[in-house]
This record gives sequence, C-alpha cells and structure tokens, in this order.
Amino acid sequence: MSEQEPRDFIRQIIHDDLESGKHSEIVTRFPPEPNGYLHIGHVMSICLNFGVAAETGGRTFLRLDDTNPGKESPEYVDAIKRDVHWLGFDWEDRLTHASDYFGQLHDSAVRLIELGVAYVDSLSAEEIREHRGTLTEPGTNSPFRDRSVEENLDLFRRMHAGEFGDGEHVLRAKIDMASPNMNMRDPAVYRIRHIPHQNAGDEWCIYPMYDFAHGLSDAYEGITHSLCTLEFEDHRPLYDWFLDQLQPEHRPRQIEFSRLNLAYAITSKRKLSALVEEGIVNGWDDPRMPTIAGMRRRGYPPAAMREFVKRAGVTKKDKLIEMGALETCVRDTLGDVAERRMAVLRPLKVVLTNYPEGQVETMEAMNHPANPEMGTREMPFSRELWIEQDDFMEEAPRKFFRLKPGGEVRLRFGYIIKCDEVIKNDAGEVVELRCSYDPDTRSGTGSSDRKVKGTIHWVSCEHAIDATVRLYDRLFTEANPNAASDFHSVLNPNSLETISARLEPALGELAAGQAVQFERLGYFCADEKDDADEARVINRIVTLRDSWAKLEKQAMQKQG
RNA sequence: UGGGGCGUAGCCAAGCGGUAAGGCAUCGGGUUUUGAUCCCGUGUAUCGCAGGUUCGAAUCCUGCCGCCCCAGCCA
Repeated sequence: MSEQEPRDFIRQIIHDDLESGKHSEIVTRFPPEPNGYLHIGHVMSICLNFGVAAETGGRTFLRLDDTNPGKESPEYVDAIKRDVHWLGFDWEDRLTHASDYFGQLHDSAVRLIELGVAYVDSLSAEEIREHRGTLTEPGTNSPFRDRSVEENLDLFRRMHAGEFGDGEHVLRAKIDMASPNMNMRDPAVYRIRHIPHQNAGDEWCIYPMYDFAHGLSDAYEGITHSLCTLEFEDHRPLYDWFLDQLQPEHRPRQIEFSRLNLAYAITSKRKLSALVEEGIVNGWDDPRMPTIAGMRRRGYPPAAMREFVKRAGVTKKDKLIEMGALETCVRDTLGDVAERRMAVLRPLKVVLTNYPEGQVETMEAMNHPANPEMGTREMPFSRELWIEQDDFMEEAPRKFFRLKPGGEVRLRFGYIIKCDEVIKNDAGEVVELRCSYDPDTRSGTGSSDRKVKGTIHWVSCEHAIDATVRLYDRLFTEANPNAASDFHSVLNPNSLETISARLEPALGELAAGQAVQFERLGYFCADEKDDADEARVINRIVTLRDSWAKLEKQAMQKQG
C-alpha cells in the first residue's frame, strides 16, 4: 500500500462528489480565449483540468472561449492547440467553441426575456456606467428596466436582425442594481457587434457576454466542475443565477483557485504583446518569454512543466514562485535523459608541446555517466585544443582546482596536462597556454589512476564545429515586474547574450528539439527556428548548478 | 467607509481539537575523471496579531491588522 498523496482542496471536493454519488464521472474543461498565447499561468489550469479528469477516468474539453470577436483569431487557436498537445494532454474529439453554442445561447437569452428577468436597455455605455453606482454606493435603475416582455422580445429580435448599430442597445439581466456585488447590478448579457467572428463568420451581429455564455456552455457540455482563477470568485453568484433561471439539464459547479505567478516574469497579455510589438523580444516564442511557446523553444521539457505545477500545488493563496523552482524541475527531468557532450563557450587555446604534431587519437566518451546503456561516442584528441577561459586563472585562489601556471588538470576522457607557459598579447590578455601532457594518464587505461583535483572539458581545435550559442537570463530585474508601474524600467538589459562557441564533432548531428548536457555548463538544444546544419544556433536551456560560481560570488561580496 | 477572498520558515505547501509532513532554497559533510548527479545531515516556524472556549487550539469563537480581487457593452 502506498501512502495516499495529499489532495488539494479541489481534488478533495471531486473525490467527495464521486464518493457520495453526486457524480459518476468527472467532466472538466480548459477554456482559453483565443486572443493571445498561453503562458506559464495557463499551464497550471491545463494540468489541473486535464489532470483531475484523467485521474478519475473522466473527460476534459478544450473549449475556445470566443465570445468577443475582434480580439480573437485563428492564429491563436492554432497556437493554443499546439501548446496543449505539447504539454502532453489530449482532448480527443472534445474540441469546442463557445461560438458553437451561439444558437442555444440566443434561445436562452430569449427565454430570460420571457421569464421577465432580462430587458433591452437603450442607455449608452457611459450612461450605464453612471447608473451602476460605485463600490460603496448602490446603482440606480435604468429608465428602460421595466419595458414589457413584448417590447423586449421585439427589440432583441431586431438587435439580432441587425437593425441597430453597435452600442445602441444591450440586453441586460434584471437582478439588483443595489447589490453589494457589482456583478449582480444588471449585468450585460448580449451586445451588438457588427464584426465577423473567427469561428462563426458573419452569421451573428450580437454576441453573448462571458458570464452568460460560460456557465451555460459548461452545462451544455455536462461539465461537472468548472475550475477557474480567483478573480472570478465574485462572478459565481451570477454564474449560479443564470443556471437558476434557465434550469439546464446539467448543473456545473464553479470552483476558484489562485493563479500561479513566476518570479521575474510577467503574464499580462497586454504586456506580453508589448514586448513582442516593441521588439524587446523576438516574438511570442522568444526563449525568454514565459509563454508555453517560448519555454518549448527554450528547450524546457513538458514533463518539467507538469512537475513544476504539481510541486506548486493548488490553493487559494496568491503565489509568486521562485524561478529556481522551475529550473530545478528542468534540470531534474533533463538530468536522467540528456546525453552528455562537450562544448567550449569562451575558447582559450591550449597547445600540448610534447604531443606529436599531426597525431590524432580517438577518445571514447560516455554519453551518460550513470547510464552506460546510453552508449559512448568518439572524440578526436590532438595537439591543439580549446578549453574554457574560466578554467584557467593566472593567480588562482587556493580552492581553485582548474588550470593555473605550473598546475595540473585532467582533460575529461583524455590526459592529465600541466600548464608550462602563459602566452599573452600586447594588451596583456592571456591568449594561449603551452602545456605538456602525461602520456601515461590516458583515460580508461590502467595507469590512469593518478589523481588530480580538477577535470575540465575541451574540444580539439582542428575538429571543432563553430556555433552560435544564445545564453538567456531573466527578462526582468525585479521579482515581481507585474507590480512595477512601467515594466520597461525593470527590464534586464542583459537577458540575451550571443556568443560564438566550439562544439565537439558529435554535436554536428544534434537533432532539433533534442536536449543535451554540455558537461560542466548546462543543458542546451538546437534552436527550432534558426538552427541549420551549416550554421548551428544553440539555446542554453538552463545552467547546471554551480557551487563554485556561488563561492566566487560570495567572495566578491565579502571584498565589497 | 460596500462586497468577495487569502494570511503556516526565504519560496511553495500538508495539517480539519491532542501537542507543526514534504518539496524548493540555505548551510554542513560523504562519493565523484561534470566544483554536476547521487547520498547523508542541517530550520528555536511567536502557525498575521490580541483575547476567549477547552484538560489541550495552527485547527473552534470574537475583535483587530495586512495583502489580493471587483465599478468592461473584456475574459
């Protein structure tokens, strides 16, 4: 018997509803409006909705909540479908649109009028706002509130027939203009919009509002639990009110949970599109974007995203989760499966003075240190090599166990070498190291047990592949850029660094979308758009944990 | 000064009247031809505050404080 994982409050409700027999099957829906790209916040909702249904043998609809034409487009619905699939979820034949129900929704609106609980208001939008009152003062009734059922029916029919211009009339629910809940002060139900719809074409010129369409769409689909974020909590009485009036066959229940916010990221659609439009990033799928498309292009595996939201949990408390938590999930899932390779990001030349000129040896390198079954690949070794600039220090602190003048280091899967001479240019910069290798220390041979404190990675100059590598950092300098009055003021100017690197030959065959670990550096993948066989373009997904860098940073801070 | 929510360690989060799980981060240590991984160990948490009920309260009651959301013919 395994321990029961603690249930979040939503799964608890669902569990209870199944146990009590209230429902025999759980049906959920993920209902994005196709007016932008999905982001990290949506990942939570997707995993929750598809997750609870899958766990209980239920079903989930992917419903495009397209009740507001003009803001929505097929480009976004394509992106949404792609992103949900990529995350690992399948709606099978349950792809729907709120617009699929426009006919039923219209009939229900007529029913509301017949019941005497909806009326056509002919006030302007501004007048309606004035009548609404404020948070502390009640609103006042519209002079059109008491129109007869016949007149309302006629007016609504003519709205539908296209006899009026946008904004001339609006259908409103007749509830309570004095309600302390603003949503209950005679909310709009249908408005006139003479623009084509992304799915329904030009069939309609009146469109239902979210509050009216959502609960009924849920009911039509037999949704049992309609899960949404906290800002809709105040809408629940209205959600229930429509269901009370219309008594559909199925009665869905709305439950709210808190959004997931990621530190150093924004999720406002307005700001996200500003980043794109102002050219601050290169598109919605820029690897720095907190969009699903961006994270996919960055190389984050879907399993890591799922694990991340699982660890975050489902509650009603506002969360601002540290970036490190996501990165840990990415490292955790990539660590087991990513093959290891070697690449030098900032090359420094090493010449092995005692290594025969023209000689090339083949070193066997493991593709994964913990999984020998993942095989090996061959790495050419020669007299001239590239090593990382960071792996050499002329005046090194005692705990620095990489290369230093007179010091020794092991070349991973190669030989132990010793630094004999440092070559500098006129500016005094180190441009080359003259080293000697110990022929008895070849990796894997019996006599190779000699220990040195450090092991560094390398690439043979003659055999190296040139590549452009993009190093990404957080887009913002503030943990909560959402709170900044102007997000431009908290942009990280160094969120992208492009460098020219040298790769080991095996990386010539790096497949698109395949993540690899560059040993001692991090996880990388070929960019899905810009990479080509002739010109490699590689993204850094995430660095490895680096306790040496941490020590260095602490030392720097101590010095002031 | 209206209504609706939320407050458990730096960030998440269990807990549902019987004396504070876990994850991430942090800090130690071990293993290691990736300073990675892995493995151990590491937290005086005034359970927002103050009262009350109770043998016993993070859990129940009262009052207060703080934060979030709501005045679209957006979702």
